[in-house]
Amino acid sequence: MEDKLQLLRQHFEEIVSLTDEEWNFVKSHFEFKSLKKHQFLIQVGQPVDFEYWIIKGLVKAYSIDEKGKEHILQFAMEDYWVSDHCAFQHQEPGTIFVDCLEDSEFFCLSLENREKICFEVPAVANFFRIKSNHGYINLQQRILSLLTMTAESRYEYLLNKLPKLIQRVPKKLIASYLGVSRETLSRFNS
Amino acid sequence: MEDKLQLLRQHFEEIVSLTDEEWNFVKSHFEFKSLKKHQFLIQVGQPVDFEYWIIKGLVKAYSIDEKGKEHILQFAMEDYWVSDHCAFQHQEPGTIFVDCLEDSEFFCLSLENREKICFEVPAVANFFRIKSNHGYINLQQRILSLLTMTAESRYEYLLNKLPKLIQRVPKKLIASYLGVSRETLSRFNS
DNA sequence: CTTGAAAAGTGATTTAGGTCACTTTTAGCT
DNA sequence: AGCTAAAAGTGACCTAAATCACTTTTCAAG
Repeated sequence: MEDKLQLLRQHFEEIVSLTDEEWNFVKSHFEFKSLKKHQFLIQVGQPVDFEYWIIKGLVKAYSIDEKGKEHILQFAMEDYWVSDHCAFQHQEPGTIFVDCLEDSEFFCLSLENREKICFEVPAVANFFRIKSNHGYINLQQRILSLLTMTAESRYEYLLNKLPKLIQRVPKKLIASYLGVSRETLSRFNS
Repeated sequence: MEDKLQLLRQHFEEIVSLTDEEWNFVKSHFEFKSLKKHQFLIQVGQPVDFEYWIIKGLVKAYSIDEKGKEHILQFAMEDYWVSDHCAFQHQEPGTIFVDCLEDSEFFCLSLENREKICFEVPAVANFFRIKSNHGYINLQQRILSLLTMTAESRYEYLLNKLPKLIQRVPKKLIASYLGVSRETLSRFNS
């Protein structure tokens, strides 16, 4: 477990510095969790008690519309954070599903603990501030891509940006992430 | 000016508490700026020296595609923050335009000053962390709406969520925000 | 008030992408 | 290795929304 916590520490220290003392305080606020492929991290209607840092594995966050169609909000793998941020923040029942596309391991942080370490250790507040800012920027770019680009160029763009992801994820899920039908995506390669 | 700074302080104190001493330190890092309708706050290719808190007025943030079509990333009015966050964060030339739909006033915060007050005053780091988190949640919901809803229901949703905005902004801009053509939007009301 | 420009509405046509139905390929399991 | 199920590919057809061209309405500035 220490080696896994060490990865998390490195993740923090890519952005801010922590003393050993601070880190020992911080790390005590995380819980470990491990799930197999197809198991759920978050489900619609269930409490969302944590946000998750992914030690290893791959998950998808998605919602299901009235017609039963899946719409993928996010893929998240090693070194990513994932949750139903909205439900988590407001401590409300989940509004999306998150499940594992591969066997995965997580460090779990509750809202209470997050606020605790943020207000206790300013560097942690800055860490999450900067992380959250990067996330915001990424989402803005995704919105722009949805507004300005055709389905095909969004696909090319993703191929460039996250080539690794494409290899780990079935194309029908990529299609659902891009907002395009499986069949249409399949006609792009050609 | 003091009354305007007081509004900004209230904006911070909706989320975190600041001592008078902290506030005096924080406020000294903002600059005031005033623009008329149609003037630009940010332009593609120009340096993005600040992020802006809007004291009063209304702006649109948008990009222009190869065909000259405008795609609106965000409307921002009183009490909102706006910038080209991506360019600002990386201190690169602007990638979007931001201009005023009404005469507007801003408090401007440079990257250097933002980092300074965040690392000097932990409450400020927490303020921006929490704000940024809210922003992230909003963008996630917008992405979901783009993936799951038809143009028409996105419009109805916006009518509900920001009725004030619709009254202040020409419909063709609303169309461009929703990712739909002006003509199509015009056929919805009926 | 008047007038010119921007905004909004509307019909006709086109098109990107969706849907449906079916086949082929690939990948896990025992 | 063999079998099942999921994934991917493909053709035919359909539809929501884009585009183009034009008219009507609204609004702001002299």
